[in-house]
Amino acid sequence: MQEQAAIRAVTSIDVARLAGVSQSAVSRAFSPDASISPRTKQKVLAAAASLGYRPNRIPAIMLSGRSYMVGVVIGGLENPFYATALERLATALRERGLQVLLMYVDDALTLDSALDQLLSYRIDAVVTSLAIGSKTVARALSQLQIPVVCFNSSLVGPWISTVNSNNHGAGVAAARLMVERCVARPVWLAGPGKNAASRARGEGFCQGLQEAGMCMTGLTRLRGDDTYDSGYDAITRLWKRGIRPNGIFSSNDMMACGAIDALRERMGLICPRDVIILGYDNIPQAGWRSYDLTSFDQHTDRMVTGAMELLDEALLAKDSPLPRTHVVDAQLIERGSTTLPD
Amino acid sequence: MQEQAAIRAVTSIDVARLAGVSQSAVSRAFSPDASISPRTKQKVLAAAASLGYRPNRIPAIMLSGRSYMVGVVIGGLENPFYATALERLATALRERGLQVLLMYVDDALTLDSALDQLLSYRIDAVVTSLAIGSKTVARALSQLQIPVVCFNSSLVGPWISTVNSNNHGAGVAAARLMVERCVARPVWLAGPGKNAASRARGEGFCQGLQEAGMCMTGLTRLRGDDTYDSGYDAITRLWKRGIRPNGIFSSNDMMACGAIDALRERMGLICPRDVIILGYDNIPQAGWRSYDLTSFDQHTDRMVTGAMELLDEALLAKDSPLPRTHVVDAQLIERGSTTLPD
DNA sequence: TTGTACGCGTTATCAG
DNA sequence: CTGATAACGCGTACAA
Repeated sequence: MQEQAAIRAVTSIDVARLAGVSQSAVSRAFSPDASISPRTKQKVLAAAASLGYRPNRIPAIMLSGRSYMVGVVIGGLENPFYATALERLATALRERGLQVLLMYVDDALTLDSALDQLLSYRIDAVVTSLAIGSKTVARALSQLQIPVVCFNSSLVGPWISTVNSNNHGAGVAAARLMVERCVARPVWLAGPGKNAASRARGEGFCQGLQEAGMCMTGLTRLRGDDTYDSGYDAITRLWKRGIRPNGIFSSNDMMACGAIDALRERMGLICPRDVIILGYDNIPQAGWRSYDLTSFDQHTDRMVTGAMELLDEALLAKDSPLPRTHVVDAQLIERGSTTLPD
Repeated sequence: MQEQAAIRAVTSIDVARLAGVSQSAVSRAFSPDASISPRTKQKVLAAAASLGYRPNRIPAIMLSGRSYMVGVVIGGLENPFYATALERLATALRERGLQVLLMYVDDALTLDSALDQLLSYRIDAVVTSLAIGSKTVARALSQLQIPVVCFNSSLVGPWISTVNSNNHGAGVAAARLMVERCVARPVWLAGPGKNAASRARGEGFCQGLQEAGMCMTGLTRLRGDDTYDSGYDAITRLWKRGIRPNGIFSSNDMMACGAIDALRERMGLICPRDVIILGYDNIPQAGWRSYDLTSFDQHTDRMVTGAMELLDEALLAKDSPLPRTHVVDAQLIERGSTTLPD
């Protein structure tokens, strides 16, 4: 925070003076559908250009109560999936004339003070892809009294809408594929317990296996933290326990990549010859030749579109908008990691 | 853009009324070093809490001319390096009490209108990691009349400061390592021509090879666009030309990963047995076991710290600040892709 | 220490 | 179509 001798910016008054018109005329020249004669508009625009004037939106925020800024709360950018999500989100918001006030959050701890700062800028809404879903966070978000749109979260409460990937359905589909491939020793590689999406994927997977008549005692459950290393380590633990899996469903692609490498280096198991693997997110690395990983694509585009619809709806609502949920089916992208051996 | 029945927010007037004090007292209660009695402050804070009042920074922007928002212009988030850079940048800015107004830019074309929108929010400065460096962009940024801090760009002009990785030095170091490993058929895998950082790396590499007495006719140059696929394709072209390299320096890690996979799949060349490879950026995937890629780490932390220093300096300057440049040495992280065969 | 009054730059309203 | 005027919510001299 520095003190600064603010260089006085060019104002509409300056332009008005130069153009020989009133301040209102200047305002009208920059308002899309204001009633102004072409000649006046021309004069104003010329004067504005010569002075380097740009309309200042700050006073407009005071008057309208709308800042056209949306707080985007995000974390885990080291996961390419979230990086892509942010990219799409930022683009979609800009296309709607909304600015992105970014709040990067490592852990839930910093969230509270972060939100406070955001709020003082009078953002119109919050969009978040935070995977965490504690009651505390939900309450904090509800208290903002502005629309909140979540990605893949289990947060519920007034003002909060959600766009979810069909995590449960994808889990079931993964189970069916395992059964079809005659996987006798399946493994579920879970993400952090507080990640609602991961839980739903795991539940769907179990349900799918059970529906196929598989006994749950045959299912090995491992836990990671959504990182490559944690996937590698989880498989290493399996190796030490002397378990050789022949089918793995990983809660995300990064862990799946770690698993593939550990299977090869630790156990000498080659994918898909000895073990088939499915991931989630369809990150670019899943398509890299060394991994060639079958994965569920969340269709980030559709999820972002869904989020924008929920956002529009919430912004139009006069009062606390109805909490709504939008579910997008994930699409199985089959690659080499689940190819049947000849 | 929606019309909205703005729910009138709680203002300092409301708090003042409830607390039975003046509006200025409320203002003082929220100003760190204002002269106010503990008792009054207490009363105000209690009233504020009960009403859910939060100071509104928007009017403060009008009064001070400072918004404490910084425009962050970034692109290429599909490259984990930029995702990390954004993460660090956002964190560093927040620690300084600066908000991030994010502008995601795919190509230079959208930059102009994007900057216009940012400017109307009266941002205090711009930080950008755009790899492009055209004169047009430089002029556009200079015209903003606010401090601009660039990452790895060759942009020069009034108001513009730059933090660069020592791209040229790293190129020289890469060449030395090649020579040391007796690489007879080196390959330079360049990024897009308009990427100044890539050019500097290539120039350093050539210079280093020449200094070691190598004839430049022995150097094969390939061009990619910084993506995995372009690295894969470049090596495929090499294969079709019947060239078998034994040392590759890639302008970034993603292309290097593509190269490693193409070398194996197309030519049956194994790294480092048949060919050694160096990348740049030290992205997480460089450490993944399937690639195990030696890479130059740009020390994003130090670059961000450097950027913050330049930013502070520029914000303190009363007038157009002096253009400055800060260079951070890259660190060679040696992994398996350059290990000497036994 | 506290309250009053003014101003920041723009848009909306109203009269001309 | 155009110009004058009020109003947005807060910070800050100034007076008490």
